[in-house]
Amino acid sequence: MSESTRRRGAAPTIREVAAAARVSRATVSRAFGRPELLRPATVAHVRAVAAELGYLPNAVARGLSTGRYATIALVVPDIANPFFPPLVRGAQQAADLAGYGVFLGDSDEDPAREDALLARFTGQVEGVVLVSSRLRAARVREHAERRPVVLVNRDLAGLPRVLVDPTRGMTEAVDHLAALGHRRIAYVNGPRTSWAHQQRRRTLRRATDARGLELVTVDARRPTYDAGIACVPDLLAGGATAAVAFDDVLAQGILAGLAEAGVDVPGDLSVVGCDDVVAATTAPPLTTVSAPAGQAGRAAVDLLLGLLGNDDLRDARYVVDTRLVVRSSTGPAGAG
Amino acid sequence: MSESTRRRGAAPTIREVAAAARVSRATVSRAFGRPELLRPATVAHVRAVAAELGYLPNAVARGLSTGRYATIALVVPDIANPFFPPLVRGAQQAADLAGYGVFLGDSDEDPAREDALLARFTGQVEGVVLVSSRLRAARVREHAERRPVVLVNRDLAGLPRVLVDPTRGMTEAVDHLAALGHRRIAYVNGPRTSWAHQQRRRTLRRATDARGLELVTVDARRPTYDAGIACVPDLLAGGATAAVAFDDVLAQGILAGLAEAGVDVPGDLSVVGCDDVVAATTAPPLTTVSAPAGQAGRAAVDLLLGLLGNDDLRDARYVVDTRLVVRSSTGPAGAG
DNA sequence: TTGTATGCGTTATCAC
DNA sequence: GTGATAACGCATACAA
Repeated sequence: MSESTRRRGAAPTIREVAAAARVSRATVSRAFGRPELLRPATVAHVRAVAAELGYLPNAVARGLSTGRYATIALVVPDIANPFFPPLVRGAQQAADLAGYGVFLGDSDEDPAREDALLARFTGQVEGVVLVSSRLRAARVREHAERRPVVLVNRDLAGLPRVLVDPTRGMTEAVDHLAALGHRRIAYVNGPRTSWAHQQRRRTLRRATDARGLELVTVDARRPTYDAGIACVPDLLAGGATAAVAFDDVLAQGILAGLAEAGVDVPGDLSVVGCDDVVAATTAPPLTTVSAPAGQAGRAAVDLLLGLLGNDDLRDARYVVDTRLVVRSSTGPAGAG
Repeated sequence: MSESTRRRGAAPTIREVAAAARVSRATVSRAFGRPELLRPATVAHVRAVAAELGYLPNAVARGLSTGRYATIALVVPDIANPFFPPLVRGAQQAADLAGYGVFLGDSDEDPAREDALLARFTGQVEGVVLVSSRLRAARVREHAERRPVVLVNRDLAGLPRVLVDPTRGMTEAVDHLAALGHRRIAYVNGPRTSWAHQQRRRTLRRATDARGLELVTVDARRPTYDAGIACVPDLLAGGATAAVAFDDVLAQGILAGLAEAGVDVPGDLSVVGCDDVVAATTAPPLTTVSAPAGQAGRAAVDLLLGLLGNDDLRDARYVVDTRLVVRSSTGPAGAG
């Protein structure tokens, strides 16, 4: 390779490979992108030279030229919330398998930051997976107009979406509690703008109504461990014998708060979580509604990639099911 | 705006804005990138037109032209391991603050996948934060030669790195256990190729030696909850009265395995974790060595961005300290 | 089968 | 201050 075409420090470009291999730049390009158009010997030669130079096609330049960036964005409200890492992992695996890179955005549960992240990613990614969006519907639709968007745990007609359906798991939970003799059940709220929260509450309402059980509501300010501890006085004041929490983290906080208050679980009060992300590790092990987050992440990316491949999936609705996992935080009513 | 220059469906380009605002492309570019070179009235005019058209500068084209992509890569072994989400969150925040986008890579603890991810990101990002790399040193250096790399929890001379130093926390743990009368302590291994593991074991060795305590080692195949449960028989066979686990997840599994085996904690055996990521939520609450993962993530990104800004930080070594958090999984030796 | 020329959307250089 | 124009690295019609 001649020093005239080889700049040191920088990564080699297609031009330098072309010079070294004594072919045109187009041939080098084809050797990587469309080898079937070239004579096998040419492909081999070019690739050998490229390898020796340490050449790798520049994804940015390729994207600019083709319009295919081979990247997607994944925006979540809070990566530190244990529901999301498995989902992110699933999404990342699916994207990786298809040769796509993943931009990660953490909105910190803040709609304005979510909006800003989405704007930043525009024009830099082929599409976005928007998880548990806190944006209002109209704004989500505006973003979806600019490029393909797949929603997770947000149900907007006309937009492809992956939904974790709490119906089965929640209904099983109510049956389980009813069978244990509970007549008055408390639901501890999640974020008001969360689709998951709304679904869970609604499902719970239906199931309790259908069985003639009472349902009371307790507020938690955020779905955090500390908020779970903090809501325990309200919970106890409600007079319920069983509590269903918006998610496992909240439930875990509730368990801690109850232990501190000297309330026995499940003797005095039964507790049910949701998501099954930490459930096996609590004390007592938490009865919870299990949700396959990894599967949801993979499904969302597959849906998005299908969308990019021109499949008509505009109104696709991929539903993943839930079920109750009974552990030791639930027991007979009034056993304490 | 004339329909001739306005293509529907696609995002507007600088060319269309220029036409609509009756200025040159260069002027539009300056209105966004270097407004101080323009008359304020021009800036305002161009920006108004751009806003009306919904124009946003294309980050990819800009990157190609300037060589500054405004993106970094963040590669972790397993996003589902609770040590990493806070780190990722911190890194993401710091990057976001500087206007950088973050590519996330999950290597699934597999060196080959880590290598492939790194290769993919090359030429697409300005630099990479490589967390708990499982790659051999030479390979890491090769990657670092191609573009700036900041290591987290890997100590390679000549490369900028952020290290969570277990010395203080681990030493405090040994002091704590010694004060409780423990003479024989078990360490439950982490991944052999993990720098964190090596450091923790070494520190533990030094501290126990210095105090004339015995140290035995127990193998766990992976730092997982299940592996923690599985290693309990070995742990019990070792005859130690206290166990220090590589990390909290492992410790949590050990707690579960011990409970199942009818071993009282801390009555029969004391358990210490590491990282303090789930520690407050275990039963009993886990005594652990706390590590500020979020701070490490932020520091790594700041270091990387400094590197890109030409600061001479090639051999920087940013150390974050640990300390022991005493909860309820440790108690007097032989109290059971 | 391979080479030539052009464009992707932007910024930078150099005029004016 | 602002405009024309050449890169940036690659892919792809079109030619040969």
